[in-house]
Amino acid sequence: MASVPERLIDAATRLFAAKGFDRVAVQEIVDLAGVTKGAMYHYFGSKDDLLHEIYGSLLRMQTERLVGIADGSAPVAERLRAAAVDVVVTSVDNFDQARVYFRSADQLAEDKRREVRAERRRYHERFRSLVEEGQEAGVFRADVPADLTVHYFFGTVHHLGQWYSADGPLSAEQVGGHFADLLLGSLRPA
Amino acid sequence: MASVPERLIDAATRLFAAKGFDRVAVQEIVDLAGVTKGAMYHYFGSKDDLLHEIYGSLLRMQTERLVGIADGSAPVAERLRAAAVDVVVTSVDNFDQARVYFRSADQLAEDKRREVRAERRRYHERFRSLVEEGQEAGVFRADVPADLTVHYFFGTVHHLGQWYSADGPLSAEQVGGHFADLLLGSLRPA
Amino acid sequence: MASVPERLIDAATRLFAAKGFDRVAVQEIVDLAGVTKGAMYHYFGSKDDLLHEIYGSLLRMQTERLVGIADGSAPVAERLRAAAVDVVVTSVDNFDQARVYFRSADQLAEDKRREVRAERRRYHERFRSLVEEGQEAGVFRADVPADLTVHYFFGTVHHLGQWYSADGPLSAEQVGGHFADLLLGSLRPA
Amino acid sequence: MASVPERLIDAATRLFAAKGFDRVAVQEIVDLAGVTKGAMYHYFGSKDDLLHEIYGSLLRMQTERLVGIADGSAPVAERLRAAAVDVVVTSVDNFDQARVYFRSADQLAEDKRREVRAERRRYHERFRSLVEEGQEAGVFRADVPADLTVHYFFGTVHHLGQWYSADGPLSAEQVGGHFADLLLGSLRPA
DNA sequence: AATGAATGAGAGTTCATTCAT
DNA sequence: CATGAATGAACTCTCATTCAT
Repeated sequence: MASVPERLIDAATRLFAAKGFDRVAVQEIVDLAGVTKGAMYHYFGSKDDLLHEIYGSLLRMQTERLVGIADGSAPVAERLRAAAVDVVVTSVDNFDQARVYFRSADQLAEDKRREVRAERRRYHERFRSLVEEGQEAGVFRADVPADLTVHYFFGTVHHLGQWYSADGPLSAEQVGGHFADLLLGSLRPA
Repeated sequence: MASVPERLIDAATRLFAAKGFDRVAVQEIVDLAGVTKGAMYHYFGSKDDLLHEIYGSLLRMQTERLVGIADGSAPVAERLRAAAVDVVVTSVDNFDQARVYFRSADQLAEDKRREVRAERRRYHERFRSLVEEGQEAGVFRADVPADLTVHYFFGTVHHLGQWYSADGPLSAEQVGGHFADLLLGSLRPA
Repeated sequence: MASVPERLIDAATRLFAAKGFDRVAVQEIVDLAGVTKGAMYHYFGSKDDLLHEIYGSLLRMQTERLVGIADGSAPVAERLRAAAVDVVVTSVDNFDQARVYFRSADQLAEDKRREVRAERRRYHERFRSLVEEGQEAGVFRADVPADLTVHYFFGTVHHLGQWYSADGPLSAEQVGGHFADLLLGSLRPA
Repeated sequence: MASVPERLIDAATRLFAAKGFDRVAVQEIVDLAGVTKGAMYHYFGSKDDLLHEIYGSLLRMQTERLVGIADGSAPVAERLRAAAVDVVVTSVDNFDQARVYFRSADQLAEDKRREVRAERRRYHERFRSLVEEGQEAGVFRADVPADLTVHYFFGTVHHLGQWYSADGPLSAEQVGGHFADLLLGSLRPA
């Protein structure tokens, strides 16, 4: 059986994903994890801590993978495509974690919020610089600001949590592929 | 001075947009509106009612406009572009309402949630049928499911609430234009 | 159509009987009566007033009838029997009013409560004096205090509201007859 | 000093008996018990729970005792008399509990109400079968339905709460004895 | 390492009553 | 006569967190 902190993180992830941070009572989390409140407060300083822990790890993992992909030597279009597919696939593979992030990122207390924002900005900027690289190389259209393009695509990814279901007809790879197609398509020079 | 229900809706819209439905106390709303709780419950059955009222009106308005645009006689690409610009512009023009909708749509109690979903689906489907029309006419690529394209674009629109600011460098029309460019670009046949 | 005060009394009677005084909102009463709150407060000083009005009239009526019966010239056993049947029958004939009285008599504010108690005592005492008359005449057993006998029988009557139903197998007259049989039976000298 | 749940039950019993369930605020209960609201909701799910707990225990106790008495081997008239005395005596010995039961039994929410009704029916039926046993044996009059006789007697018992006082001239045993005399007397064959 | 009783502040909601019109 | 908007106090219940054990 998993360790107590792991069980707590798992329980919290599932509940936050399903109902949203503010709608989940600490009591529900510890019940689902099969421990008591005292145990939770032994390992985590607060309910906020739990939230922070949850998407901190996803966010760090995705950032690492993005860097690995973006720093590669393939043509920029291929790297952008791979990055786009990857963020979709890892979000779906860790769907509960991702949904928590998509819906509850703003509910952290100030200090942790800053931390998350900084990480998120790193991700955004690395992604944007890929777009810019393509624009400078002349393979992507340059009449739409790269920043806007990144917002455009990330909105799409964040929205996954609202409609995607593992039981649906499309696998994560298929959705990622289609979304990458649309992104690359929209960047073709006119 | 505006009527009491209007003042309540305004206050609730501002607060829900800023902090999220669950983080706003009824007391804050009535304080900002300058009335008492009793007055609020005279006009609205619950805090939920207030929420429902807020984005119900935006959603209905956007649906109406979409239908007006989509039923026109212009070429399908032009109609889709106009619809895309319109949803961005009306979301920004009613930004607080839109942000409430983007972040709190799921927090309604069951019965009202169904109502909102039905309306949202209507919007989604009218938009999708525009994409399909273009696919059938051969002016849009058909290798990406229309449904997915619509999710793709709406994610983008929903995400506006997370980064757009009226103080930023881009007007609603500019953002709408760029987003429409990207959407139309991504739909060009390969 | 009945007058406004009458409609209010009727509505209140029905609702108080069904749910108990404290569980009925003034709003429900005026809705059922088809008037507004202002109208109610025009005719009645308070919700308490309505309650008082309701069983005041039943109580007065039953007291009058008791006096009429008890002051007759028939043998005391016949008069007691008639009185016993009468209180059952009039309670069932005005069942909602009676139920309000049975369950909500104690919920009045102090001054009206005193008034009701005084009337109730009058009833109790006239009934008791009938029992005593029979005891002195030697036709009723005297080893049980008359006072206790009256409590005994009135408990029975008050309890009607908890189980009697007009849809049941027994008419008011039948129940009254049986109860009178039991009362008279219990008073037979040993 | 008694445990917190016990103190809460005691406080609630006293207050419900004196003022009726709906007229007692949770705040009053916890103040009288010397604890906070949070503590109360730690032990009891709701105000209703408290009510249920209070007369649940009395009702179960009385049912057990009734069964013990009724299943004995004494002549049926003696067993009925003992049962009648017992319900009066135990009601007076636990007078606050009994008064809560007599006046507030109907104020429970649906599910608990059903439970209480079932227990009450068990009591009623065991008592009725005693009456029927005597009727079949020919020692009790059979021209009054046994069911009605039971309602008749229980009305009497329920009414105790409205007039009996420990400071009065009669002990619980005396009242029980007189009531039993009246009941047995009324059942003598004509 | 872990318990779970207890806190205390605040949540949303209800409601009898008042009063300007 | 009658309206219905508005009040304000009280209501039941929730919950993250603490702390003695």
